[in-house]
Amino acid sequence: MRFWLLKSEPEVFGYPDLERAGREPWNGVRNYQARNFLREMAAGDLCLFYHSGAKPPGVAGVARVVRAAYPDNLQFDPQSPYLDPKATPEAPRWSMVDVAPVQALARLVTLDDLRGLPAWADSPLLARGSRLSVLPVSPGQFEAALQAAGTALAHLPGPPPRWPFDGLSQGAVQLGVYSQLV
DNA sequence: GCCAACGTTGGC
DNA sequence: GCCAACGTTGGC
Repeated sequence: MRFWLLKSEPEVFGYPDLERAGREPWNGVRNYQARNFLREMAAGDLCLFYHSGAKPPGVAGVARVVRAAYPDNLQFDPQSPYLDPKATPEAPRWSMVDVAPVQALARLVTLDDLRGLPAWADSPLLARGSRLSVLPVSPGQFEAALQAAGTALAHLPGPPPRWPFDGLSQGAVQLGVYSQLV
């Protein structure tokens, strides 16, 4: 299992919107590096749902990938600002995954909070001028973000976790940071 | 293939 | 609202 961070402007689509929707295609990504990360995602991967352009910006919740990458519908939609005239159904250019809500964080983990976490020091998210909207997160970064929020993932299905597991620390396993993919 | 111009992102 | 950083476009 891998971990990711997805950016979204909460005024457009925030974590509460994902909870209401129950499931959402993560479409409209039009950056090749971000697209390539989408294509690396597997069902079951967990994502930090990051609110960008917010006051303050930060991680608001955890989402799960429920469908691996497939062609982004909006690239073919003449009514969409995400239309790509060079894309065809035979040769799609852009991809999306489906995500579902897992749990809201007990409190927002702000950008400033992340800057204070040693595990996050080398994240592209914190790099000056970084605009990447989909980026990988290490198990240690994921765990540190959850701990900063004081959130335990209580509702993940699956068998009891075994230690060591998925690169997470024993503390994270006790918090319930695991997936059904054993 | 270079690079200036432009549009967008996103924190502040 | 500002502006730095970045990606893309398009002329040459």
